[in-house]
Amino acid sequence: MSSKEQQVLEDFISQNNLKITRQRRVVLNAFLENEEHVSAEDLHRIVKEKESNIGLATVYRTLSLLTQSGLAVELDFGDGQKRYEHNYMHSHHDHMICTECGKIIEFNHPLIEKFQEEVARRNGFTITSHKLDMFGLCADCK
Amino acid sequence: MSSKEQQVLEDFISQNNLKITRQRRVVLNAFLENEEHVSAEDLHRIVKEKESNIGLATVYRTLSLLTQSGLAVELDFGDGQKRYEHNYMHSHHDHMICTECGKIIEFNHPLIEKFQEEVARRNGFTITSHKLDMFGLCADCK
DNA sequence: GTTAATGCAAATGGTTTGCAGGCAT
DNA sequence: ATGCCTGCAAACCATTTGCATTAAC
Repeated sequence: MSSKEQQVLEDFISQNNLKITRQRRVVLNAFLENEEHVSAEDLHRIVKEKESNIGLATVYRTLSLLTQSGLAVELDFGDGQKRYEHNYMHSHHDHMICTECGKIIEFNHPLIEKFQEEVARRNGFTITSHKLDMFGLCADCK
Repeated sequence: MSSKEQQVLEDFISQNNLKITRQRRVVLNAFLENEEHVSAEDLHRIVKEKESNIGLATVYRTLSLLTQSGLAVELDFGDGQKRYEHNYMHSHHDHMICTECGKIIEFNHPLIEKFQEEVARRNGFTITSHKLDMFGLCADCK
């Protein structure tokens, strides 16, 4: 399997004099094949089903590579562990997090973005990134 | 000194069969007198200038009390440590965080709030809380 | 063959907890 | 006197790092 994502990772790896290893392929594929917004431990659990002795440290190190190469984005919902979401050809969006079942709904509202820019400009502030998280109950949980 | 905030804390304390101690007063006052958005270590440093052997654990425990009693709000900007901001008679707002100097500008934009509600409704989602953080450079740092 | 990557275990750093003595009620 | 609170040190837990070995190049 040689997805576009695999190409992106391999390009990044060769541009930095790094090496393509079996473990990195396994972690990347597990990341791509599974649901968005996994934590490192989630991925480690998934990956160990195929390849029993991949270390947690390797998963962390690979996630860091995926983040640097632009394939993944680190999310922090303030619950003490980071999640990673897919980022390849995946445009900016914000999150609604169901505090009951953990479901994450992505959304984007162009006017919200526009007003953010406006508030920033009014304060002489230059935005480099932003995040909007809404916590509450999804339709299934209320 | 017997501010309204002190009253709020003491009410909370007596309603829960807890005790008013010298340390709790010192931490509360340091929290109130100092700039918003302190971390626990910040507060501990400040507090130790007045009262040299207050333990960090006490600061954490008191901050937890302040949060439960509604005087403080926990913030997590994803940099690995929590900050606490004043909450007494302090209405909802979001944050712009300067990644150069650490300055935090608070803002509120009613239309942003309104569109958040709209997006949530459209997805059958009920918001219980939300946060919007914008990272970038403040006017002084660009 | 050289150099980077791995797995493991130990280290880190912010936060929390257990405990014996101390203080508010 | 009772029982919450304190300071200290140890425990926690997600993440990172050091190191000897293994694998990519």
